Amino acid sequence: MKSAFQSPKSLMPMSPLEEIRHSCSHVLASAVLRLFPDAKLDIGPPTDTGFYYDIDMDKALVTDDLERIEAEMKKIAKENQSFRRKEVSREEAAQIITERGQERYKLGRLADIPEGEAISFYENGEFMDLCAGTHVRYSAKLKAFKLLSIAGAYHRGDEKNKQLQRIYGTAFASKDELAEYLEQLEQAKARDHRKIGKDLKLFHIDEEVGQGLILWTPNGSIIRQELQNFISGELTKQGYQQVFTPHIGKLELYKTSGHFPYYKDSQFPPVVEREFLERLKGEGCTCAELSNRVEAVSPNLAAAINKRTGTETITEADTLPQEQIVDGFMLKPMNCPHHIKLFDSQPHSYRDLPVRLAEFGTVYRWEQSGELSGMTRVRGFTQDDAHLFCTEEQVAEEIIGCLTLVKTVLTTLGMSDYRVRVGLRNPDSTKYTGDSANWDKAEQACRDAAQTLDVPFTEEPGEAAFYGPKIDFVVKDVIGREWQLGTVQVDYNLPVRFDLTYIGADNEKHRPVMIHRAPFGSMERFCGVLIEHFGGDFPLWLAPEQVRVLPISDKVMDSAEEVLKQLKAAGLRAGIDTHSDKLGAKIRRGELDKIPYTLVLGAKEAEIASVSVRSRAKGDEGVLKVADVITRFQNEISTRSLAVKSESK
RNA sequence: GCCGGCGUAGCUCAAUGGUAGAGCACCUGUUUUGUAAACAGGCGGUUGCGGGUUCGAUUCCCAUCGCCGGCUCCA
Repeated sequence: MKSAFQSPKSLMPMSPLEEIRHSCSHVLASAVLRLFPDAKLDIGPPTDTGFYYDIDMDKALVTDDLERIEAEMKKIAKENQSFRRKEVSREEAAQIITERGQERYKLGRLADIPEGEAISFYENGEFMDLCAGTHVRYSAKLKAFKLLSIAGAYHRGDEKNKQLQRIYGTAFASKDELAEYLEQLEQAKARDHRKIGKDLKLFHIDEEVGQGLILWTPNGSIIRQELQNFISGELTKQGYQQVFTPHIGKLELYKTSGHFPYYKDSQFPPVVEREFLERLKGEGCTCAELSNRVEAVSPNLAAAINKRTGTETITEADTLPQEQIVDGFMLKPMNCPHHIKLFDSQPHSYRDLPVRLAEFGTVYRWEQSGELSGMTRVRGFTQDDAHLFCTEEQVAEEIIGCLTLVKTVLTTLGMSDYRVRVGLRNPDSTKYTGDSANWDKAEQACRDAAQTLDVPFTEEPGEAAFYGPKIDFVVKDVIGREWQLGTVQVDYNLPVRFDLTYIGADNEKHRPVMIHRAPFGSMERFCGVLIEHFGGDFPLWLAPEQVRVLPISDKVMDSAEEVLKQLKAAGLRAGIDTHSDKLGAKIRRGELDKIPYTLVLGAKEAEIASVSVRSRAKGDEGVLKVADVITRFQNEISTRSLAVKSESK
């Protein structure tokens, strides 16, 4: 959470809309204090889409309270209070805060203001709040606002702190704009992949199978399979080799890679052999002991890793004697250790590099239950993963190759609304593995590669993986949440931890550099975002049912079945509507099912081996020979044309 | 995991402290249809699951599972 006081930008005047929203949050706070005088205020900034205020009070707010608070806000707006700025000394500020009984959070916020910076309050009516500003002059300017929701939010964004009640609202300069925004929110709901996924039967999540575990229906599987075929073709062109590896691996593998210690809380619990458990039971082993013995590293492994990394990566406290270690298996949280083992199963010459191992690899992560969401945040997902093993000199070119691949994917699908993030390490954190010289090299390589992208990017400290920096492609879903899709990560560290080598031209052993990359990221998340991107109107090559024959009456049913046969023989995913309905009803059904093309067939078309083509995008396109229609569709598919994407997008 | 809300038929939603209802979908029949909904009938629910209060609970209470919005997290 950024305090309004921490950012130097906040000293600049706000935009008119920000002023309105910021003022609304003050009016919100004043309304809350009128209704609940004991409320303790934290902060209330404007946001991209509105404003909020974080408030601490004993009573849990409910939706009905929002109406009361909003009514009180409207009263305050009508009172036409003026917003007045008042600059004070630090001591006076503390005094004002204390007099108003708001010391619980506001004194801390006051302490955040750097020495030498102005300390100001804004006063409207009986309300007064520590605030850098700026605000509208009169509360009557606030005539289009609405409270939207209540949520919990930790004080200062830290889950160790108390959770406050956050009231979200939105505000605009005019009622029309507000209404338009609310309408947009409604429309966004209609594009939500969870709704479309249900309507078009693309995927299913079943309570009994488990939360966050996607069951791909036949329809959804077609889309996924087409995407995989597409990317597989690109991989072949770019010199990748496809591999398959199992869904589990031994715990020790992940102790070596570092995944287990770094992310043990976000992994499915280890699988320990039944016989082992029986024996431990016989020994009277407690859960706590078992847990320690599962997590501990053997002295041999610790020594090996520490030797490779040249530092005390694994401390003595993390080890237990070999005979006490309980090994087991883990559902793989990443594919890299398996690919590393494949790479390392053979000696490599510098002439072999780069080695590019690709796999649609399914991984499992124990995401917190409250974080799960449709297909975009799940507990089991398949990455279109690959690991490149290359020489130091090849790194730059290989990263660029990966970025090109990501761009190809996004361009093919018409996805242009993304941002690029270069994730760097957070200098204050200790979660990273490896030495800082390698990190510097890797970070610079990412920056340089991002430069070549021709797309604006931001550098964000703290967004790196624990083993290396990365370049992420980030998109927003319909409700404005950001998701990382494609990613390219440079890794100097896992080759060290696994002691990977290749023989160089000098006949000496050298350390390869690894690049992790996934253009889609995860098939699940990507498909979720893709469903929303197309609003369910998939281009022909992706549509589960590409074309549907609509016989006008039962009299032409035989001819319709014949056309269907021809379409299927041509490799098209075709269906037929045999309902005893009028044409209008069949067309409507086709539209609701978002079929790219429907082929109307009546007596006159049947006579001349033709159909009347209706496209989802353009409607009636006239009568064409069946053979010509097939050629047209095949062409549209092979070029992965976006032509039938609905024009409203 | 935390805060708040929600859970009724395949889907969208009604209703009530007294044995649950509509539209769509599905099935059957009639209709044989020309570019976004023909008509009629039928099938369909232990109201998420488990307790409690009550003569009686789908409704009230508790617990649990799941979903939604947000927070935290995200290799």
